[in-house]
Amino acid sequence: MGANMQQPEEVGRRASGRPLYRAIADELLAGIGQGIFPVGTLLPGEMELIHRYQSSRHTVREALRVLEDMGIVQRQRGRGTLVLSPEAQPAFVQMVKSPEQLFSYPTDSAFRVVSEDSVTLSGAVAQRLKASKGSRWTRISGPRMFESGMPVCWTDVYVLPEYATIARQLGGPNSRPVYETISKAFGEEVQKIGIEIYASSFEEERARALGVDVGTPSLCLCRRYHGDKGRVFEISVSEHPAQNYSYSLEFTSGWQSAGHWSWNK
Amino acid sequence: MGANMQQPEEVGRRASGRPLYRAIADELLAGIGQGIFPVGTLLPGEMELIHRYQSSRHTVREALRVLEDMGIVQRQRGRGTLVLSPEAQPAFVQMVKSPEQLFSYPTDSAFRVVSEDSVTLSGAVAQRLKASKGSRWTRISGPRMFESGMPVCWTDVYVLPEYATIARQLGGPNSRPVYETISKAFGEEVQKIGIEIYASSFEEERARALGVDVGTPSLCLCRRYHGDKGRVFEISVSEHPAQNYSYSLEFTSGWQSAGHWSWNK
DNA sequence: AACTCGTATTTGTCCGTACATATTAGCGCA
DNA sequence: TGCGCTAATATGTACGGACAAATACGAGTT
Repeated sequence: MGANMQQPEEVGRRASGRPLYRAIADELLAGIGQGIFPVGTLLPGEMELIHRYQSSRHTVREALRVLEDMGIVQRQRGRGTLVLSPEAQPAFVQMVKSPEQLFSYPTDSAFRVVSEDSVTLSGAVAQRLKASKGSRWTRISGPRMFESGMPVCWTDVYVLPEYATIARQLGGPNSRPVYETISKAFGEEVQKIGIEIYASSFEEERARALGVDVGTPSLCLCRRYHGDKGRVFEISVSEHPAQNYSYSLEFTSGWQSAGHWSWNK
Repeated sequence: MGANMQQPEEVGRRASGRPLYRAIADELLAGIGQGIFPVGTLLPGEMELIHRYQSSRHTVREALRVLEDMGIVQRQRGRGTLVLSPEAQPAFVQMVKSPEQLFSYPTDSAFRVVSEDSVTLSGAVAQRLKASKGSRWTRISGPRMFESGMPVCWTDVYVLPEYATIARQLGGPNSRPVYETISKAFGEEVQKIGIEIYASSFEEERARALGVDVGTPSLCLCRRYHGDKGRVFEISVSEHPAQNYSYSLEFTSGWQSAGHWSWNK
């Protein structure tokens, strides 16, 4: 078959308008879903697929790459194409270039430390922070305000007692996030961040500090920073007046990285 | 140059042991980082890269694919390769196996459709939904309750008028998400989901419907579903009583496609 | 100035080939 | 049986070509 003869039969094969490699990917996908290619087994080799679909290796590889990007198969040189999962693992992945974007604090706002004390968590607070009851933390509290005087939020930062000294480095107009300060000063490497979002309303003390009415709806964000071996080294709780603040996320259709599967290591 | 002559000089060019296409990708990446190819501009075309690196189109395309998988460039037929970001997007990545997990509606809860009407967005509502003022939508509204009778949320679902018929398929104990129903029925492929979270408090009508007090703090989630070419085909707004609901996210330090770039290890 | 249309450019799809490299299976041999 | 080597197999990398399709652009027209 000459290299220039692919068009006529080509058009015939992809009457649907879809690219051929995608059609092959779909058919393989269907086969995996129907159990024709069970999870844990190897897909037919490229050569056999070439025969089966009467196409080129390039096209077949393109189809297999689609499945690989979807996390459905894992390819390995010298071994073959392993079926990992019966169905697509559509992973909606939030792209966050840096943990800072999880805050998106306006840059023209300032955190003011009004108190720093050592606390032992009571049951209710511990449950809210998902920390163990009775554990000891250093709590740094204060409001964050725009330069204009408009309130951004009230923040309680809980850090491990050995990190209490960072309190002196906080505050001011363009201060860095606390986790970053700790990370640089003590060499903690942030491995995971858990965020919990919930609604509440302002109690009297904080309402007065931020200059809003008591009972104003509020949006609370509780962030837990995990360092080495998953140890939580910082928990921060921010309470925002509802009318000033909303939290946005964006998820793009992508696919879970196949590189995460460790079956081969 | 014959097709069988690539090996000798080939080995010479890739003395580092890494594939040629990766070396090209690395060089382009460095160029982007150094501002030689600024963000927002087009990368040199494939043909020029072929000349510059004296390689084949296949190899150049493989290199560009690496950058594309890393989210650094975006390719478009007839236009070129657009530089999106100056650096790798290392990142805190939220793993969500399926869009459903963005909801985490309890399975033992049911959505009940109480109204379905055609609306034209006023300015205020349009701003909240980030939709254009005056655009027309079909709105499907109703409460979601636990089987026990405890309220989960009130939901307003806005869909494009041509998708209005899906209202009949909604409701019931174990109904699927609306976006999924639309996706299957009309072939819409979800490409992006934007979520905005904010706090509010219940107005009288919804408070009565859910059986909570007026003024109860609430957590609102506004989800915008983008389909083909970024067109928004569904917007849903859920209002949850604060005491029953919180929203959790988890971010792990990693990269979007770790398996694709061994260049930095 | 705005609009239409044809052309040039650019990436997408698809075919062919060859050799490199990792893995596995099997064979021979101690 | 157990070890080491070889051959077969599979994917990875890289070269070549051609046509399809979407976009950008400019010439010409309205």
